[in-house]
Amino acid sequence: MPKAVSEHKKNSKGEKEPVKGKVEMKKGLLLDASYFDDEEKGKSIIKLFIKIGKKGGKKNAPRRWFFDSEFRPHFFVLSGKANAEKTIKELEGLELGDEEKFRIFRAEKTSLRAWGRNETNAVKVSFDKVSHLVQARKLLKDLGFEIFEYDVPFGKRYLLDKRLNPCGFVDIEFEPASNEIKKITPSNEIVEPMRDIEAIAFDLETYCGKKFAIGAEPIIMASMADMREELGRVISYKTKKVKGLELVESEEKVINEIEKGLNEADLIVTYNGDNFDFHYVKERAKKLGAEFKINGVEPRIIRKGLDNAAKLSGVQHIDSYQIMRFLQRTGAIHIVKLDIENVSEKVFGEKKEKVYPLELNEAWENGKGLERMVDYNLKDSIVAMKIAKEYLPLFMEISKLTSQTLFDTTRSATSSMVEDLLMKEAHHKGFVAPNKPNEFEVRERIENPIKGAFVKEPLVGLHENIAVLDFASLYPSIIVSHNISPETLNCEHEECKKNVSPDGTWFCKKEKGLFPEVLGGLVTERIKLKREYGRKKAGGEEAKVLFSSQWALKIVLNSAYGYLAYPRARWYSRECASAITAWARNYIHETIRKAGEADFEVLYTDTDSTFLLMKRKTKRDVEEFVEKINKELPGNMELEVDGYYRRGIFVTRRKKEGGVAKKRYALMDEKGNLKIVGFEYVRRDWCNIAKETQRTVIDMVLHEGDSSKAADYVRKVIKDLKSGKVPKKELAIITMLKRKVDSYDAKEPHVSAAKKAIAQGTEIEVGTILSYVITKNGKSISDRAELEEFVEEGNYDADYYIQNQVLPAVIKIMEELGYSKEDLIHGGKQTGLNTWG
DNA sequence: TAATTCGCTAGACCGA
DNA sequence: TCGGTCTAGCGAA
Repeated sequence: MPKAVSEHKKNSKGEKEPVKGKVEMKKGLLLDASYFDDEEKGKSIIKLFIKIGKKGGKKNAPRRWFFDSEFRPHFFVLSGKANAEKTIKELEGLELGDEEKFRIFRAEKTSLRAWGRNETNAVKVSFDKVSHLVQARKLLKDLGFEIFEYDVPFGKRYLLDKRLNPCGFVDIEFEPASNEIKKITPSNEIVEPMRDIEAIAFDLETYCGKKFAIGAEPIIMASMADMREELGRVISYKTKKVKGLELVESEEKVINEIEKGLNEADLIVTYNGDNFDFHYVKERAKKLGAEFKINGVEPRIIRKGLDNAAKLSGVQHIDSYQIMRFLQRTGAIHIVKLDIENVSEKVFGEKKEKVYPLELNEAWENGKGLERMVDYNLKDSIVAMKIAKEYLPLFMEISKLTSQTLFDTTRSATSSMVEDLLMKEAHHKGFVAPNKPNEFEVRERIENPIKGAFVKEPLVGLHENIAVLDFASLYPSIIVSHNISPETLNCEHEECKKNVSPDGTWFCKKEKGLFPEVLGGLVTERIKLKREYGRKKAGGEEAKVLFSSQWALKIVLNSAYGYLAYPRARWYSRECASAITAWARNYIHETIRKAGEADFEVLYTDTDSTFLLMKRKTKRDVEEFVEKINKELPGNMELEVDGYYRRGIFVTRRKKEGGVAKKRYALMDEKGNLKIVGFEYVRRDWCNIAKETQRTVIDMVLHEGDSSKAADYVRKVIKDLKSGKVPKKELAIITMLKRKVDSYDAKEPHVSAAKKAIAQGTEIEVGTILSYVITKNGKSISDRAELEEFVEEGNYDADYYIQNQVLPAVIKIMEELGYSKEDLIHGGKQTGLNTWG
């Protein structure tokens, strides 16, 4: 590999000799961190991929690998009761390894403390090679040493320890001859993607033949789009010459062109490139005896949990589909199916036509409709690029917080974001991180769930003038205000016992814990950012960065409680998580009590929000009440007015023992906007016609208080259904297939529909979003379920849709207005009932 | 395997 | 034909 490194001279201890040549200083954009094994020296060496240039440089700014051969892979050993020096002696005396013998490179005393122990001076044990570390961790464990942080990948270790921010600027001092890093520090300058980063998106179209395997059929078209979205290219071969299409000789040449284009980029963007495009082009290149290398190396398809990920060397692969999945998980977007057409429409408001594989085949073979295909192929790249551009600032901020590469942050779970941040800050606080739990511990944790939030049963019916109050970031603010952290739990100081949770655990008041320290910093920073954002004009580049920064903080803050209660977390703490929810329940109960004292009627509460009936009270009264509560709250806890609503409805439960349904209600604000919560309308597993009917009924009832109009509307929908003319699109029920079809115990409609489709040759795997219709053909509901695509228009069971979809969706609302099911089906009279008198 | 618990509801199945 | 129990999915916070 990099021959530059071998120019170093070593002294007898294998350490590098003082630099004689001059040291250069440069600013650059850090893209990737990794390592390689230098066999000659028997060392694992850190390498960083950096784009040189003060402001990231122009298009062809030089990008280079830099090396840090001083930084050693390491973990920590607890010295136990014996002192650190003795442990060090023992460790240094060890001869390790099976075939190839090796010794520890260095063992040194630190001032770090192991988690949950009083013993300080954990010993840092370094190795020449990562492979030595891997062997040693087992051997040392067997010898009875307690070891920590032994499973942190080397590149990640480097970023965390040096507190670098990938996809951010760094200042480097290095030897120009060897690119050896003498010093590297993060730089605060803001990265502006359009100016500082070169990104290119690409997308492949492949021939749809008999074989389905990756790489089995040829690539027939490929597109690329840059960040400005204007320089789009579409390349094909052996087909008609049309506008916007570049023709080359062969498939191999198409691959060459993509390779050439992509090698200009710092970031390569795809839509589902993790599972498809990179793997495909790699396989095709292999078949054709061609090369496909990015930055000199073939893409690697690695496993990330249950998913694949296409990893490049140095250059960062951003899969926009992974970005969308992350946004979906964190609740930032709500899109039924994350295909590129849906995303284009829902995120950017741009309709994108779907083209089917067979159309593509035909267009390519005989030129029919080829222009459409060219446009379709290019749009795929453009949309992928748009997503990346839109959300890159968010992930760059997350990278800054967690010191992880963009490749990792765009594919991370929120738990790993929290954990990476804690790993980074733990050493600062003088702690070695705790280890991940073993499977036994994980199971034990799962079997002991933590009691969660309190939800009050609401007052049923229609209500007017509602004030909604909210605790701002309830769980994080409890953590900070009560200093909740695994290491502050049940401390020895007598006076700290006053900081006792309703759960009986108490938390130290003398020393700030890791969680409150880190989260407190984030809360303060977020308030500052939000204030600054408010002052900036919307739409500008700066505003976008500010918004993304506070958003990144919000994501991490909101995940902190979940992390403490997450069975696989290093810093899992049942006591902490339990204390947080106990305090939260207490605060909401206190709010209810005090609201009663202040003569408000409490309509409903859930976790952190309180609904008050204002009756004759004014907004001023509500605000005074909030102020009073805030005076009594500790630390940075704060109750806020979320909003005022003119009308609202709560309904009884449909099943079981009755009672009023929690987590379902509809509100109308002062401007007449509806807020529908928990009802079928917001659920994807109900058909459109039921959802739309429900929304219309809620709208009519809350706006006009006119129940007879609503009843008429329902009757009309029933009539339409009976006529058999409702399009199947309105009848489709959408559900995700969460496991393999054979592994279900219960026979359910979506599983049954999936099985039938599979029998007809459709490819359906775990995670597929199924859209099915209940047809006329069969006995049970499951028997009658068929995937939408196989159902002919008009073939639907009207009775099912009336009885099991539309009526259930509206009946509980209509009942509040005095209607029965029969009234709606048979047109019972009930006229002119005006709810609002 | 990939943050948590609380809560609602459907549909299959079983026994009376 | 009913009510209870079970599995399953999804939303609220």
